[in-house]
Amino acid sequence: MPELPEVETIKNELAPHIIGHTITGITLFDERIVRQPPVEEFGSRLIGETITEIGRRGKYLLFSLTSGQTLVIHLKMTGSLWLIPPDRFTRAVIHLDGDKKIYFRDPRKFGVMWLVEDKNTVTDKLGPEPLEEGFTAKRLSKALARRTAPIKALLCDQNVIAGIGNMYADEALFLAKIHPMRPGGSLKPAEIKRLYNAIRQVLTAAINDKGASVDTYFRPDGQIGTAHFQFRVAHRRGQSCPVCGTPLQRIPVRNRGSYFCPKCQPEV
DNA sequence: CCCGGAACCTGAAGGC
DNA sequence: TGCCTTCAGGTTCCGG
Repeated sequence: MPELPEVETIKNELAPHIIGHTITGITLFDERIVRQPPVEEFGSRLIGETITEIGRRGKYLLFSLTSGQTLVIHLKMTGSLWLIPPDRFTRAVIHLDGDKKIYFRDPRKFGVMWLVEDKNTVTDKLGPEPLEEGFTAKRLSKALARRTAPIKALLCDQNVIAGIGNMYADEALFLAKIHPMRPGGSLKPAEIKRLYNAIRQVLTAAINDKGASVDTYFRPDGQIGTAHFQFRVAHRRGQSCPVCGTPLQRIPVRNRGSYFCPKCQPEV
């Protein structure tokens, strides 16, 4: 699942290949992949545009274009962007000059694209970027204050913090020794500080490992990332806690599988 | 505003 | 072997 480290890796590895290149055509194998504007306008407004910059906000990829428009891509659960032809799950192709292509692969068809005049119309509700300076333990504390929802759900809420999903929420909560069902507002200052540090540590390490290929995440050259080999609890069904050896538990939180150590992350 | 659950989607995996 | 059910989860929508 592409979360912040995966999207960041895709951005970094795509950039040197496509910045400065001009879009010459768009192929859509399923028009539902375009959320905005109407699909008839999408291609014509993109053709002739040159990609000047690639950014990331949360899990959104932002392709800046010469006209000032932004092509926004969200890979959702199973999307990936390839510089080489993938397989039958290609849902769209962005053709560039010099015979380059960006293939949008997405088995489950959740991924979407927008072409907008102002990228903020898509990303303005997102919470802070966890790896930027504006994100502080104090800000995390304020975001969690008086919230009764499980901390796991709040970490995955893009309006609270941008970019964290199921995998890295589990990893951060394990490092911080916090039970996923704890109400957000019940965390003590020391716990918030631990959680803050854990979030930054987990995301930074995963970026260094080029993301986690637990399911359908691939890098633009088709390679996998290796961050999942460092996972302590996430997706480790049936395995034991790497710290104390207790069998890991899996419980649903907001209908999402959540892995944790019942001994290292006690309920109270 | 806050919270929780359903819906979207389809391949993979497991049960019988 | 093959059919059927369940699981996976980011985001959005909806009801309370």
